[in-house]
Amino acid sequence: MILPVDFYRRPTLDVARDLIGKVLVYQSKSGTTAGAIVEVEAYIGEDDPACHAAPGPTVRNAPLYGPPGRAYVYLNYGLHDMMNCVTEPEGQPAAVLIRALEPLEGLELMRRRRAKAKWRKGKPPVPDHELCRGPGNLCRAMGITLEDNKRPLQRGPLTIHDRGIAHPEIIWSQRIGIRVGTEHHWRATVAGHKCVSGKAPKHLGT
DNA sequence: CGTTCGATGCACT
DNA sequence: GTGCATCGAACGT
Repeated sequence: MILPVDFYRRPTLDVARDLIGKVLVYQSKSGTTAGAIVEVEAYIGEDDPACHAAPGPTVRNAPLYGPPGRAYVYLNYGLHDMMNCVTEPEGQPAAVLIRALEPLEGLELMRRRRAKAKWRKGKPPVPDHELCRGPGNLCRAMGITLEDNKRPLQRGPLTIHDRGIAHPEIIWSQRIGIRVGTEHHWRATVAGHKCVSGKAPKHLGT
């Protein structure tokens, strides 16, 4: 079942939590890829200094102020596309950044796409659990680009589905890779999952 | 282990 | 001109 707009028109932390275990699907000319979401971060409002809405409305962050249930894709460090889901009622700028997936379908296509990166030339193939590890890597593996910015997530090529995957153990920890707003624990990860990026947040049992 | 740093494009001031 | 919601390699301890 494809997640409806109402799923996204809710408090961003609830959406972030509920996106864990949902399946991101991208249908491209070269084939379909899909992966289960295992890591997300919430960016909430103009008062969140790490949120792109912090400076107020601009050309770039316009999608954050638009309707929920759409993609907000932007280019970071001139190299990496980042994919977010816009949340909250329209006019309240907030989004959930998709940071990592467990690859489910189209792994061969993912490997080919990852291998195309200049810094990957002449290196061994990317291991399966690293194909979609990290926001930049995941977009490259899935084929998500700036072209997908503002796209509704209820119809192709970019959709998010509930396939009934349950992840009882979710850990909330500090967002990573940012220089401000680190006080908020707005990063949700599946406990102990191999595909989660960065240092594994600590959890009971390991 | 840890930290530093280059690649690379564009919105923003 | 500055500074990134990164990645991965190259160093230092």
